[in-house]
Amino acid sequence: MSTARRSAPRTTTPSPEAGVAATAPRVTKRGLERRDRILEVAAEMFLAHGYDGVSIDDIVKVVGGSKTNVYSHFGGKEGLFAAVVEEMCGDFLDGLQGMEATDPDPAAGLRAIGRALVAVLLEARHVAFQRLVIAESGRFPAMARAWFEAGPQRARAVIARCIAFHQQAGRLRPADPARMATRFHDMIVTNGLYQALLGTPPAAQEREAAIDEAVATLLHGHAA
Amino acid sequence: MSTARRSAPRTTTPSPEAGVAATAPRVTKRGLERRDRILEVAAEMFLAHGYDGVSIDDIVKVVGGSKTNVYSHFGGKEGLFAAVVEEMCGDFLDGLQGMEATDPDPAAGLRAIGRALVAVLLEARHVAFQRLVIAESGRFPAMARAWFEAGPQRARAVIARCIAFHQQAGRLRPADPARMATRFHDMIVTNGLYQALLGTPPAAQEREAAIDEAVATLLHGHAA
DNA sequence: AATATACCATACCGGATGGTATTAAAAGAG
DNA sequence: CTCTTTTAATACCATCCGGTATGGTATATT
Repeated sequence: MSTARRSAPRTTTPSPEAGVAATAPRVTKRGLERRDRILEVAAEMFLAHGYDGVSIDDIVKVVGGSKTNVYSHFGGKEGLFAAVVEEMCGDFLDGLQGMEATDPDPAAGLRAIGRALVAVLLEARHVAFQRLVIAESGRFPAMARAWFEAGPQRARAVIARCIAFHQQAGRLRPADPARMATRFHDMIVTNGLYQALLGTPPAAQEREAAIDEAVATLLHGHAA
Repeated sequence: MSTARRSAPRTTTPSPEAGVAATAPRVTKRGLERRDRILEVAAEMFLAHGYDGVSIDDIVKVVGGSKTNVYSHFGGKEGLFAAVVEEMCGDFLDGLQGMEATDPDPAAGLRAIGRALVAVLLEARHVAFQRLVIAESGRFPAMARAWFEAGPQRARAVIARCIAFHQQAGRLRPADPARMATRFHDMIVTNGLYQALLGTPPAAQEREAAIDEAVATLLHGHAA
């Protein structure tokens, strides 16, 4: 089912008398360190080789320690994978969150957000993450949903705030900022991400040009 | 490796004296039918369960016949997969190819192309195909490249032709039609495809709205 | 110090996988 | 009809996988 995310990871001892909460698992510093190290290694290996491309034994071989420990922390391979993705989801866009639109020129603000966003999304690590999430979106639908909210949707929210700011200042025509943000986000991100997924990420110059075009299109269109 | 795509599929008999082309494989009607049937079944199963989710035995169990035959036709699992994807690449956009822009209103032409394109790309079969290609783009880079050319690039070319037509009529400002087509294509396709990959494809009304917005943005922008 | 728990190392299990070998039946070519 | 090649059926191989069992060690709480 893959939905038992936080419920009962410690499956080794089924708790003698089920009824008295059965001794909460002991949390120690070493234990958390071990857990984090497993997550860390598993993340790198899943990113590099995909879900089916990595076995638990592969991970244990690198982490050290024993297989039992992986199972007691995460319940199994699916639990480990879910934990890995959950932790990575938020990491990429953290730097974007604080961006405020203060420049009176809408083009400048949109360009700044666009540059920051594209720079992060085209990092090799994020490209691998994107591939992983899409690849397993069928097997782990909840995970895919969570990624979408923590990734594209959050980026779009930042853009939407910028758009709303300029609308209130009368520099953009009134319209749903969230929907406008979606169009802008997609113009900026999609092609570069495709290229990167294919192994040929766009050069810096091409990235800039694409952002400039998207800004110009969003603001002025191409009608004669 | 995985580059010996068309070279030597018939690997069973290594040909006694390597020098006289060693009896070209006999091509019969039944043989081709068998081959096509394998491709057909393999395509459906790969789409449904992914590359690692389907074993050769699974495929043989459905197709009938024997494993040996799969290996003599395709050389192995990777060869079979490559053949499957290669054949599917072109199928989706065939209906789009002939679209000609004759309407004097640019918005009408772009909307028509957009509707046709989105309708195809959001079909469950294409969504599964997209997921499959992205998932295996790391393991099969050449396949991913071929998909990109036969898919997004071809769709963009159709859009670009429409744009160029209206530019020459003076209804759109001069600019690189291919690059404009990329922005428009990405605005139209990306979000809907994401939603579909997550299992919640957009309703018809939402699809229409997104296309209309993209057309309006491309033509007029949102500046006050 | 004693006890409970987390961790380590390793062996093991049932099952599945890609791929090969062998032998027999079917079908095309002359 | 005969000979050659393709297809079928099946058994087989080596390997790997997720997961469990076991038995012993480190660590933290009491």
